[in-house]
Amino acid sequence: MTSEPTPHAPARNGDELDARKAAILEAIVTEYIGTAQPVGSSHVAAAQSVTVSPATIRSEMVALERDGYLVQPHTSAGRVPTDKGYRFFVDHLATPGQLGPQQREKVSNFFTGVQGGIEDVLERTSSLLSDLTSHAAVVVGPSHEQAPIRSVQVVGLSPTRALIVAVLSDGAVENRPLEFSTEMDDETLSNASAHLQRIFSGSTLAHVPDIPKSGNSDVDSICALAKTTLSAAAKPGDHEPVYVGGPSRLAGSFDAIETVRGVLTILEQQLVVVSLLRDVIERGLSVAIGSEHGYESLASCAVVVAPIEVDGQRAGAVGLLGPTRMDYPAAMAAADVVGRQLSERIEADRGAAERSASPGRDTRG
Amino acid sequence: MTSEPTPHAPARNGDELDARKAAILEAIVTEYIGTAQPVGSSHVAAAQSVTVSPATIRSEMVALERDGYLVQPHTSAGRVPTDKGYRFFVDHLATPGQLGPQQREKVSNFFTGVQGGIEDVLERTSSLLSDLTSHAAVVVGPSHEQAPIRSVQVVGLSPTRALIVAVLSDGAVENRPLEFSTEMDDETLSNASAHLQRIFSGSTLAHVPDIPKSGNSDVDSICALAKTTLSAAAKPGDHEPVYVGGPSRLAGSFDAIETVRGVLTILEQQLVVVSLLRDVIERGLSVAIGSEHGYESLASCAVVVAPIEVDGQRAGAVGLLGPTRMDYPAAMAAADVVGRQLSERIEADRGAAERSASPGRDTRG
DNA sequence: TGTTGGCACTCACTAGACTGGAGTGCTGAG
DNA sequence: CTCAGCACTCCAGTCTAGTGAGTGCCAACA
Repeated sequence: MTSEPTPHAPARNGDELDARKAAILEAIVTEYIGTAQPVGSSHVAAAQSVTVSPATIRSEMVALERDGYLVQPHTSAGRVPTDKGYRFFVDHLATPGQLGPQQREKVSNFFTGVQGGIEDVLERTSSLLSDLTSHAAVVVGPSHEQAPIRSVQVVGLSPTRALIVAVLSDGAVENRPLEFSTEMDDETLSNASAHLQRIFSGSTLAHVPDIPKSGNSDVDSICALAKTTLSAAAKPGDHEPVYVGGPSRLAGSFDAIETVRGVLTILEQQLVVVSLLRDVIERGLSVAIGSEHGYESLASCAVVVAPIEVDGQRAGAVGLLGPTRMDYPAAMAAADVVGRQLSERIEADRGAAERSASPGRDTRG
Repeated sequence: MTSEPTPHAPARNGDELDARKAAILEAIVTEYIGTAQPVGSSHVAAAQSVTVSPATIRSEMVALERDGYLVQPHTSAGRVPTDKGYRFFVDHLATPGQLGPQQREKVSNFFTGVQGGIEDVLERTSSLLSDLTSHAAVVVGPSHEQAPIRSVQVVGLSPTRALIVAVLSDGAVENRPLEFSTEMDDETLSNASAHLQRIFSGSTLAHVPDIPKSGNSDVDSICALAKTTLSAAAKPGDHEPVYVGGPSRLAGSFDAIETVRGVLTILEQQLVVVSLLRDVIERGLSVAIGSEHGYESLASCAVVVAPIEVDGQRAGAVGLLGPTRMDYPAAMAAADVVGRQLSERIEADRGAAERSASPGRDTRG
């Protein structure tokens, strides 16, 4: 009963467990993930990796519980892993998962067959990922702030209304309506288009340059409006490239309806989703379990993330959202493969774009 | 016990109820909507519109149950309205709802303040509607098939890749990637752009015209590719303009988690949502209750719909999805107001476009 | 000394019995 | 036709075992 560590407990620093404890923890996590039932000592004893008797296991379990890897829902119940237990499992025990053959095929079919703009690809990727794992999936695409503008055009819709359409080099298209206080004829719009095209191409939405006077006040006012409108378009939080796939899966993952509601609510807030994934990735993690991410309503969720990397740069992420008792190896494998493939896909597109004809030239010369 | 209608039962055709029965039914529906508890005769008697004793009410209730307006969850429980009961309530009893003052203000603030492209407006409208009613909301925008093309442009991204961007007169922008088998220089792309622009503008995505030879085989192949790509973009089911607002509300509306799951699954299928709303509107209804719409998993849902009408034409719909025991007057009022305002908004935009400079002219002349 | 079988104990879960109460259907009187 | 009265029904909640999975502890053992 002294507060001093017993000599035969080499691992008190919380990040190491002796082999037997680890095996027991692994067995418990694995079983609990499968059955969702608290795991008793005799079930653990049935695991191949564990060769000791239930009694011994029990005494190990009290140690694991003392150290915070397990909890008992109530006395005389089996043990359930804590967030810390899952964390240890993910970090030290989980054998890297593999996609099944039919899953592999789904992925490769998808990436060879998918067509459409980048938005479409991202959206469908989220469905794919949800499909592969039976969890809700999230895809955050590359932000458009940094992509160079490839083409700008002002298309008139009425004498006082027009649409400004900017094509970015990553294939994204941003469009915003413009409203003029005076009527503009087509020629003015055309001149403004050409002027904007010259000034803007090559720069990014985050840093659209100032516009030199053109000599025509109408053109100048259109251009000024265009500049503010386009800058506003890059402002974060408004229209992040976030795609949620298979939210209905959540209803199957939790039995408490308020939990489902809470998670759905989070998923409705694009900005929150973006920062959640970014936070996890920036902490260098691929999994955030329970309370590790700060969101109260996600306390019973685990988030599995894989980055999208284009030319060595972060360019978004793919993620999975499920209960903490999820099949981490499978989820991580799926997220990893899909993230990688998606990265390649985007990289191929963008790389091609960057290597192409000198930037800043309009296709219309 | 004869099968002949008793002389004092004038209403046997199922579409008429005498005043007292109607008052009783109304009281039951109203109370049940509020409490979610089966309503007993004494509760009905407490309603202002009903002046008879519980005993009398009971005998009326057996008649209402016989005619299918009510059910008893079990003997010795109160009554619960059936779909037919709700239907009668909606058709004959519900006093047209009014938006509260703060709701009105929300709506008007929204429509005066909202800016952005049509997609943004629709998306946010779905959030607004969900917000107003605390139900999941759906907005189906005008299909792009019929809108005349205002501008077509091919923007090169790499020597073998380009983006075709079509601006429609309703302000929508469609973009698809093009992949060439041989490298194309900017001038070819520019020529193709101009050629497409001449041929396509004024026509619709649903009926893009054939393209006459230009004399340059590269240009011709780009144009051919552009034609197939744009036609494919209009194909329904792929990218319907559907926006779902506040799906998390569903989790608050139902207590059976499988119900939530089923409804969410439906909402994930854009095509299903579109046809659901269209079906309801085409049958001339504004409300579809329970099994009235054909979808099994929506059996415990009611759908409240209001059309979007532009220049007298159907141009989509706004809808609400909630439990059958929802506040129909409020929901109908909200859908109605929002649908009307949205119609006006779109009409204003489009009308302006149609009255503007002669169609088919490029802003670049 | 660590491991193990044995054992008493705990406690959620289930089934059955009981009860209170809300609500019904029926009936006979006004 | 209406309605008060009454007997009846049946859900929902509470209580009471009884069961079984699982634990903690202990003494014996290798």
